[in-house]
Amino acid sequence: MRNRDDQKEQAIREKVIELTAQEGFDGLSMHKLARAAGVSPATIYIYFKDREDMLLQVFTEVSDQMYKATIESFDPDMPFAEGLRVQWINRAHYFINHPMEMQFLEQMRHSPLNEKAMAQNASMFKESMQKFVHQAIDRKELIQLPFEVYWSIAFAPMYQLVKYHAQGNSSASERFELTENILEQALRLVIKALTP
Amino acid sequence: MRNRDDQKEQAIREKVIELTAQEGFDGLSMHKLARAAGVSPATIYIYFKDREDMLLQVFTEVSDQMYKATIESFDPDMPFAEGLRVQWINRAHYFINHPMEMQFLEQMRHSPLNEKAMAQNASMFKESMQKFVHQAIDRKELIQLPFEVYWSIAFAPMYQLVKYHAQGNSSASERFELTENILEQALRLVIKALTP
DNA sequence: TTTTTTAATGAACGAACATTCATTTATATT
DNA sequence: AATATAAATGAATGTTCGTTCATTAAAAAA
Repeated sequence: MRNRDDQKEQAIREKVIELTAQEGFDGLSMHKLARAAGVSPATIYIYFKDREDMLLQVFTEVSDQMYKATIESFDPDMPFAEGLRVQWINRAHYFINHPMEMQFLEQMRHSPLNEKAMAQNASMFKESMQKFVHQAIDRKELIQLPFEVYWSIAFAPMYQLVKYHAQGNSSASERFELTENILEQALRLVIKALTP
Repeated sequence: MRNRDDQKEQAIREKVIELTAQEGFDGLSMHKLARAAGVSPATIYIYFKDREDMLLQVFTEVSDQMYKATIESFDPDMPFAEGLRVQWINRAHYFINHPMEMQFLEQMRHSPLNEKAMAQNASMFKESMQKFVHQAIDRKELIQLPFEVYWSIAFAPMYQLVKYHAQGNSSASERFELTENILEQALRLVIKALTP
C-alpha cells in the first residue's frame, strides 16, 4: 500500500485558486493546472472525480476557511453592533489578505456552478447568522427587516470596497486604497442604517 | 456589393448574452454560439475580430444600455435623495427585467477580462456620477466620503438584493422575492446611512 | 524479504476548441 | 444585364481540451 501525498493535493488546490484568479475559468485547463502543480494530469483524477468536482471541492474548502476567519472572536450573544463589527472586520481582513481566494470565490458565485455549490454548502453558517439577526431584532438592537435585506446592506458594501481596493492594486492611475479608517467609516454608516 | 445584415449581428450579440448567462464563459464556444444564432462560425468573424473582441463589444453595448436606463428621468441638479432614488430604482428595475444581461455583466466584472473592459468603458458615466456626488456633498445633502465608499453603500446592496431575487427564481425552496416594498425599504436605509 | 496495494505517471484518446480559407451567394453599382 | 464587391458559408486547419489507461514506483503489510 502507498499513502496519498497530502502535499500534492494541496499543491493542486492552491494552483486551482491561483490560475482561476489569474485567467478565469476558461483559462483553467487540467493540463496547465497539472504543470503548475508539478504533477501529471492523471494524478488530479486520483484526488478529484472530474474538473467540476475539483472546483466544487476547492470552493467548499475556501468558503469554510473564510467562514472560520469571519467568526474568529465572534460570540452570537454579543450586542448586535459589536457582533456585526467583529464579523465585518474579520471578513474584510480575510479578503484583503487573500485576494486570490476572494477572486476565486466571486468568480464561482457568479458562474453557473454557483447553484450546485450552494446546494452542498454553508447551511450551518447561514443558520447561525439568521439566529444572530433574529435575536438582534427581538432585542430591538436591529430594525425589523428580512434576512436578505440585512445581509445586502451589511456586507455587500464591504465586498465592493475590497473589490475597488483589489482593482486599484493592478491599475496604476487613481488608485483606491482601502485603509482601516475608510473601513471604519463604512462600517459606522452600515450600523447607522441598520440600528433603530 | 452586399450589405451587412444587422439582424445577424444582433442575433449573435443576443446569443452571447444568453449562452454566457446560462453556461458561463467556458460554456460559450464559437461553434455553439454560431449554431444558436443561426449562422456559420466564420460569419462571427465578419462582425468581430475574435472571441475576446466580441465579448468586450457586447459588454460595452450592454453597459451602455444599462447606464441609459439608469439615468432615465434623472437630472444632476435634483436634490440628492431624489436623484439617488431615481437612479437606484431605475437600475434595479433594469436588472430585474434583464436578468441575463445582469448575469452577463456580473460575470464579466468578475473575470480577468474586466480590466480590459474598464480601460475602454464608461468614463463619461462615472465622471457625471462623481460630479453629482461632490455637488451633493457641497450642499450638505450627503455626508463627506470618498466616491468609492458612496458607491459601495449606495448601490452594492441593491445588486445583492437583485442577485438573491434571481437565485430565488431558480431554486424552489425558501424563495426570496424582491417586491417594490422591499426595494423601497432598502433604499430608505441606504439614504438614512448617507444623509447627515 | 516478499507480497500486496494503491499512488503516480506519460502517452494516448476522441472530442471540441478558435480561427482560417476557398468557394458561393447576394446585391449595389455600372 | 453585366460587373464588382463584400457578405456568408461549410469544411478544414492545427491545437488544446478533459479524461483514461497500461505501466511503473513506492511503501505498508505479510
